Amino acid sequence: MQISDKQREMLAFIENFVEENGYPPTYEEIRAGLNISSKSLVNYHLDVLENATLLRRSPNTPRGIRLRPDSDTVQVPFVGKITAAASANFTDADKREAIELTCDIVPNRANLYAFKVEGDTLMDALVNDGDIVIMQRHDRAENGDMVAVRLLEQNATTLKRFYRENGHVRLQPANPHLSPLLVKPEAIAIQGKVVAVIRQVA
Amino acid sequence: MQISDKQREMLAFIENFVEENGYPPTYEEIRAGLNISSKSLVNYHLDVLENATLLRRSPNTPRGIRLRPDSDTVQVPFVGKITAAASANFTDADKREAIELTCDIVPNRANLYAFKVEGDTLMDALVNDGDIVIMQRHDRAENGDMVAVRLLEQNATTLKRFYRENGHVRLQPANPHLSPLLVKPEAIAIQGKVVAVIRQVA
DNA sequence: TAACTACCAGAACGCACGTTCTATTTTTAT
DNA sequence: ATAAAAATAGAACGTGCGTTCTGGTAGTTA
Repeated sequence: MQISDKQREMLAFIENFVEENGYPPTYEEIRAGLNISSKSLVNYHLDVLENATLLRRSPNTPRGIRLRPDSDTVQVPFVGKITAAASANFTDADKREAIELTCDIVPNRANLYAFKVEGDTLMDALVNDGDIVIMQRHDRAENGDMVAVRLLEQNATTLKRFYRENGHVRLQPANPHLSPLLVKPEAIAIQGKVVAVIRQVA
Repeated sequence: MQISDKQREMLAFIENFVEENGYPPTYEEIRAGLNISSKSLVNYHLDVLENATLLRRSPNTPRGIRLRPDSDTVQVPFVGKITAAASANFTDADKREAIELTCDIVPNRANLYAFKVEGDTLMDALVNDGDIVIMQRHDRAENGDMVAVRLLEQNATTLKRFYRENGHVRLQPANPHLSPLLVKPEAIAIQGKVVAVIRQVA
């Protein structure tokens, strides 16, 4: 289904109106706002938009236009601290609830969780004490992914770029001045992919 | 101004209704939804709520209830890149529009702007190429503030913590392993305070 | 007791606003 | 060129829904 420029403009006007006023516009308000000459023309364009499922209308109800809920924000739960001993404990004893993020920051919203970083053990990944790391659960990592890796022997977690090479795994720090770490595949456990890092400066 | 349980319940119902339908309820719908016996009673309670500035109504407009906009998200405009020559150019030639952020990330929303970092000149501040720095315009910096500082002689910008000491200014890197920079007050220009750093990992 | 306030009922009024109908113009396709 | 489809105009109809008025009751204070 194609929609015309006028219809796209109308959709934008309605979005804007709702944002501004808290309730949708009437046909007459749309008409005046877009310099359209007749109400029935507004109705005509709304028919098209509704047909294209870009909005829905409740019949016989003033201001009964409902826009498609446009993916606004995501609640990302905190699951603990990244320096916690053993496996990163998903039993959120000190549940700090969740952080709300826009899709400008996290594109796809599935399987997200957040870590609060404590200490400066992740400084080589340019991650500081207090930073928030947004992660996405994944069963396996692709080459080039930035992942949270648990080094089993040292019982420590780092953030590195992941490269599977012949016989071993190369963990590359974000800081290009530092040299990579070569480890055996059995010596590590992938915690998830790093989606974003957020630092709030006091 | 006190509000009763019924009124609080009514407010919650309206919020829910808007969330659900995309437009506010009519008096009749509120009446039915809360098992209230008459429309005028709904009007009575809405009078109270409006008087308490918990909502506003547009007169003579069906569904003309607008709830107080509960701090959701902020649009933070991009104003260029932080490695740009001369003063950080606020003439946004390559306007990348804006980034939308929740208040979980930026507490107060006034005078915010965003930089995209290019290059690795800010590595000592644990800021990488591609990171987004959220800033707040300020006329002057307080001791301990993380600020974007323009070093006039070197024509470069860095992110440091700002300390005014007797006769000079101490600029302290975020990375505690690095040593501070001592400069004359005239040799620098404060660009603004750093509010947050956001890194999106590909 | 009176008086005042918060809360409640119901009905009537009348404008706001969605709907529908008819008719004309412009654009696109063949 | 001709037909079909998309877009435009205007007006009339009828109902959805805010508003207002005139009543009422229960609890609180003096």
